[in-house]
Amino acid sequence: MMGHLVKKPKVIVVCGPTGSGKTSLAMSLAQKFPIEVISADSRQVYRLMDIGTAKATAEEQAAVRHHMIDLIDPDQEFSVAEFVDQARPLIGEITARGCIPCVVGGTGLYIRALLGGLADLPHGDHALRQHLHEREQNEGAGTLFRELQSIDPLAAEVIHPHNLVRIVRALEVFQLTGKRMSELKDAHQFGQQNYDVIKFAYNYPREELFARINARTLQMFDDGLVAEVEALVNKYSFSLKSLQTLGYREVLRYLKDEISAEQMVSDVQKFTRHYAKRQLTWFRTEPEIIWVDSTNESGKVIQSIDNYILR
RNA sequence: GCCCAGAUAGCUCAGUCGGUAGAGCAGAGGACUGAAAAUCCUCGUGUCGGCAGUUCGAUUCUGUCUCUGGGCA
Repeated sequence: MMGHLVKKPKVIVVCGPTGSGKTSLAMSLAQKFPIEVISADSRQVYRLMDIGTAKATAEEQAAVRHHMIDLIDPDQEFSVAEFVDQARPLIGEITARGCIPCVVGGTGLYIRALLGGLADLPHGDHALRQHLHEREQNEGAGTLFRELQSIDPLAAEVIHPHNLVRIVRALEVFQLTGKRMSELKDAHQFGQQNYDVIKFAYNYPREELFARINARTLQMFDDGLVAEVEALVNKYSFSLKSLQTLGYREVLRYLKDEISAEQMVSDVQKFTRHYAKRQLTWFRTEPEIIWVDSTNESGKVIQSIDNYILR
């Protein structure tokens, strides 16, 4: 009954584009504050995918407790719903230990869903998706979009006719629930406000970010990215879905002899730059982010957190 | 030195039977609710290598120069 007086758990968020230094910022925060890290990264959940996903090192993980890393094998599937189901209870547990959860990661959707909750939508249905894709194949391009227009015109207005992944999802939701996705979604809007959140994100000048990305990519290859992918291919197969990940995908093409080593490296750099750009687009619309211009500004971050802890 | 082929957007190139030009990539911006490192959308003015000639008009034809490939010496 006095719910409005109960203090919401505090949560620190460190987000931003890949290669911007989220992990090292978290490590330096850990020296000042009693934090535990909740990784918000759709690829670091996979075991055996370490180098290409830029996981925190063993030493870093020994120094600061990390969660949501190495949860599943590379032949298993994952989703934002599973992330939320597993990560949400951690916030309470960490808080109960007298620590502050620090969400660190670049998967914007995971962070938004962790903090704001997910709409009441059904889980993905692999067989149904495959069936829908086959229909699009057999009955011709545009079939699924036309179907979406008739069953959920509002969704069809905001989903581009070429965006099959979204079209399939909207049809899937309707078939599984009998309700339109547009309505289920609009009622939600990530509206839960269960936490007292402070968010940081790095935003370097573009040139500097890209230089960091290019250099880090080279470092990944030095650290043995190709061997990491070879091991996965040997243990599983070339068709592993988790290998359709930026970085892994390009090494796969190299191992299949489709591209040269040089091409592989520059492709990984290029696609990582593209990815970072998409992340920035996402985080720009995220409310209340404290943007940090450079790694020299960790003092400013610590100052903000000091004030935040007292409020 | 001679012969041939090039020189057009940041890069690779297309094209203009003479009326100042457009693709791919790069780059920029955007969307995003159980696949999210995925998926998808939008954005193209540049002395058309320099100079001269022909022409109402030249990036386009002619000459010449410069540069870059390749070949012959």
